[in-house]
Amino acid sequence: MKVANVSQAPAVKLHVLKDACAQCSARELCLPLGLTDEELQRLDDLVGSRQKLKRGEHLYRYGDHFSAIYAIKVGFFKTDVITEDGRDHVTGFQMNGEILGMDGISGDSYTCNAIALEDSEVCVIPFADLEHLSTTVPTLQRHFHRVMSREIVRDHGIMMLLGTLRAEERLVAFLLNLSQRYAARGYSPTEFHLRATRDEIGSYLGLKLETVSRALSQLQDSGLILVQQKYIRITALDGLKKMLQHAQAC
Amino acid sequence: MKVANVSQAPAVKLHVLKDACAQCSARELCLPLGLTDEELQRLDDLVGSRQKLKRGEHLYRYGDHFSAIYAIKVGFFKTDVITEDGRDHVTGFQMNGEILGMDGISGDSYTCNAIALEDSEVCVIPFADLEHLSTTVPTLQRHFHRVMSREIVRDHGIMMLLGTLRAEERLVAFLLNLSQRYAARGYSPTEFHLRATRDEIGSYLGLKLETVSRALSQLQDSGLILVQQKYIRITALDGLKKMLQHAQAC
DNA sequence: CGCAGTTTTGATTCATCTCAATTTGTGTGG
DNA sequence: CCACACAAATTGAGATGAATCAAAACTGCG
Repeated sequence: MKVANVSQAPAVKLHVLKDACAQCSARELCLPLGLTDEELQRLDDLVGSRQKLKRGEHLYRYGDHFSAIYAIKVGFFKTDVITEDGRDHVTGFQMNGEILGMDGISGDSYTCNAIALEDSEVCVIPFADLEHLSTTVPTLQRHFHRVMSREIVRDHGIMMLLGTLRAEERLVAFLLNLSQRYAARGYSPTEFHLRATRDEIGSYLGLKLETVSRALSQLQDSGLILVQQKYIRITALDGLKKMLQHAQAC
Repeated sequence: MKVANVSQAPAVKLHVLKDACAQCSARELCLPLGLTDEELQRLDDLVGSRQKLKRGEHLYRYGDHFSAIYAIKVGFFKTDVITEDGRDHVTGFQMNGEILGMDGISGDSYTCNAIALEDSEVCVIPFADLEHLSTTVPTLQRHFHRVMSREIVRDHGIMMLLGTLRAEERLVAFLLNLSQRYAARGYSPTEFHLRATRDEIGSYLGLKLETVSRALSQLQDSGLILVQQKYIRITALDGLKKMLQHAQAC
């Protein structure tokens, strides 16, 4: 069931513009980085619509026809892939200012599911338009390439994590990554709510949910963090970082 | 009438053109897919040079300034990332017709090492030129985006593998992947040489080299494959595929 | 031919999974 | 607003798959 809560219409453009790219709080993290006002304006025009999603709703599903990428304005998503035999694996968590849907470019259909983990809003960026516009706005083209490349680099980091770290270390890496991303958005780097369940985190980290729970308890017992369900408070950021430095060194 | 008239090309170009994109055996897999002859010619001009590497040599290293991506003409590579404390992790194996270096786009320097596992040759594609050319050749732009996207999708597959499969299943997935890629290049899908050591394969799959060796032996004992050091012969392709279907189902 | 690096194989240990029971939290409807 | 049902999280005990440690066999190269 695809949600089509799409704000639309040329006639309504004016008030749409009001919270469009030019003023979006995510603009430093999203596509438009470094554009001139005029270029930004053209990007505004490009972004066809906004779309709101309630918690649990799919932004797109595996196999859906690809025609757009999405910039998250507000909210939190997960992407996962599912195999024939029903196993699934979370490939990432995305937050505001990040781009979703680039997996769909290669085969004209999405290769994973994107699901909102809280009420969210995204900008719909028709991909054909983006490609077209980027032929005349070099800055945009370059930035888009960087965004895609960053996704590749990030995935390499996760592969590394999955391939070489032990359970507790994976959790630490995960928490530090969230911390850093929240910090980049002006939120507290030491205090946040996990939007994902233990099961989803486990899937992402290649662990069972019980192992995630145990690892969190261990970190709490070590005095590094404070856990209250989904609420996390990092009480020793340096301590966490040290855990990754010395990982496996011993 | 595939190749642009050679007699029109500048004198120096002649010998370069001979093994350039227009006639490269990798052209279907590389960037130029679907270009017109004239566009292909312009891509030929774009590819600044070829570069040969002996086994064990680095194509680029972590931290090197990024200015080009590379199309593998012949050979076999691995990419790996290394952490401060010395652990390393193989993030991929690349063969002819595939692109290396896209990890460098995001930060203007490469984020991993690319190392030839056999004597190899690559085409150097200056990235600024590629971006520039792709503004006037939409087919090229689109194809490049597909190539990057495919890399992302592939990485998701590996994350899935690392997160959900057991040792033997990972090996099977790895062998099937190689098989399929060799098949796509017109080589035998059931008979090939591993270019990587057990240690490198293990790093890629998140396993220790002993485990890789054991898993290979097990698969051989099951009559699915034949192993002689680096030489692999798949004797029951369907059997291997079934192993992945039923993975974890039981 | 011999040496170094690679691979195979075995015995043991250890981390994570699995199974299971309990607690805590959340949302719904009376 | 409370009670109930259901989902999520914690914790424990035992099973298991992969890591580790160790030794032997094989390969290729000088």
